[in-house]
Amino acid sequence: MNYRIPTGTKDILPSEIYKWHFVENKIRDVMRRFNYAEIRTPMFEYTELFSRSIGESTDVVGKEMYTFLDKGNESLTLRPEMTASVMRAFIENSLGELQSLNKVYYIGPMFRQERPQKGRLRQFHQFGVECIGSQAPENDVETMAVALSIYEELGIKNLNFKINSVGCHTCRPRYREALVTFLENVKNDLSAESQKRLLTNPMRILDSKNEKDFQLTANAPLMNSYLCKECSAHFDKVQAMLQSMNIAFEIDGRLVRGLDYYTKTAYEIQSENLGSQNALGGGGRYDLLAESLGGKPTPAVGFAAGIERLIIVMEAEKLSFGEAPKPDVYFVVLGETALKAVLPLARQLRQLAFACEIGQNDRSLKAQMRDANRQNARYVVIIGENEVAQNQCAIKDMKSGEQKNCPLNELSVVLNGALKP
RNA sequence: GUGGCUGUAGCUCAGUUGGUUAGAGCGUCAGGUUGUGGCCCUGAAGGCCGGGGGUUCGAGACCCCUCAGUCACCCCA
Repeated sequence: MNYRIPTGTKDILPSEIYKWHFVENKIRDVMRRFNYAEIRTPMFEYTELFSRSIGESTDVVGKEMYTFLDKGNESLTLRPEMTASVMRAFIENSLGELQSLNKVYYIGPMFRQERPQKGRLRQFHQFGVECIGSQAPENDVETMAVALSIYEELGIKNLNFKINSVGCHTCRPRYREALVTFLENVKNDLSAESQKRLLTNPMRILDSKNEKDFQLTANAPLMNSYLCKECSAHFDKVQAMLQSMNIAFEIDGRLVRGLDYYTKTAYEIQSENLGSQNALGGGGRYDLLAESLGGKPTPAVGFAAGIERLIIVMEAEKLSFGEAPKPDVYFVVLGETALKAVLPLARQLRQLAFACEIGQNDRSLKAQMRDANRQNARYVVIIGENEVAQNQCAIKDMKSGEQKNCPLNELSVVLNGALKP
């Protein structure tokens, strides 16, 4: 083996691509019903876009970005997530001027240079939505419903849907102060990591996986008791709307989203079938991002979800990915003369929308039959010297094993009747 | 960046206290049927035992280094 796939990347092979198509189709279908329009942005952006929007202090920016200089000495970065790109496109194309509310979704690869593990790759795929232009809580709830509908319709069970509010620029500083005061008292018993976070991002200590940290912070103050009037009312409405839609949720006062730009609503959808990286998707409101990127102040809410993780969960729950595509007709070809007859015939059938495979002429009939079986072909059409001479073919139903003769010029009619009842 | 585990055929894995020529199942290919798939039977192809060094009369096995995969920490989808 001379060449290897880069660390943390995966080939999606022909034998499993149908799974991807299946979930992608479901995603697009749900997006259509919620009236979200797709947006495609470049896979790389100027580095500054990400460092500004996501936050210099986050791991995503601090150590996980694929950043490089192009030949013009510009610093570019492979997108680690999509919200920044979408916001940039929104501002740059003045989408807010065309309509007051922009609802977009995306689906595609993201890149983060981390150590791979279960459910975490360096190139991975996300889908997500951004609902830009309204601060109304019904939009928060709509994005949640989009994500949950996709999971529900794919048949996923046992999800944990957690919500929280992380406040805004008026109430969060007050809370932060209270939290830091509390944490200072137990500082020396905290893990080394958490002691560092006390300075950089104290709220993250609350969702530390360290057992001791968890116990030490059992009675720590939580954001939701420090929310300002506006944030509190917003959070209440979100909950009431979820209840009205009969969507089960859990309030998790320790839920903190990783990226700097979140305000008010934060949510996460978890599955127990994922191993340590248990988040299937997460989202929240980011009312301040547009402004921080130089646009008009524009409230927005959205989520991002991992497709690899989704597939892991579906496999763990033994859910269906539909059927792998298979040929309607497999031509078994015996000899040069037969091949000459088959080529135009196959062309005609393909134009009529039949999926056709032509067996390898240099292999035996038996080998071609075996191949047709392995490929799950619905019908086999056998054409050899005899058939060509009589302007006929043998058509075999691979399910029943029945075989009969058929004039070449009636083949499409016969197949039409057989395959499209 | 740190730690645990694992690297033998395309895949999943055996391989005894170090001992002749490296094993199985599945898959692939061919034959058993001059032109008929699945089941069955027979056979074949396919291995620098991850790489390098060391110990030894002798290493797939033991030691060291290294690379890769995997899981976990950190963090996140």
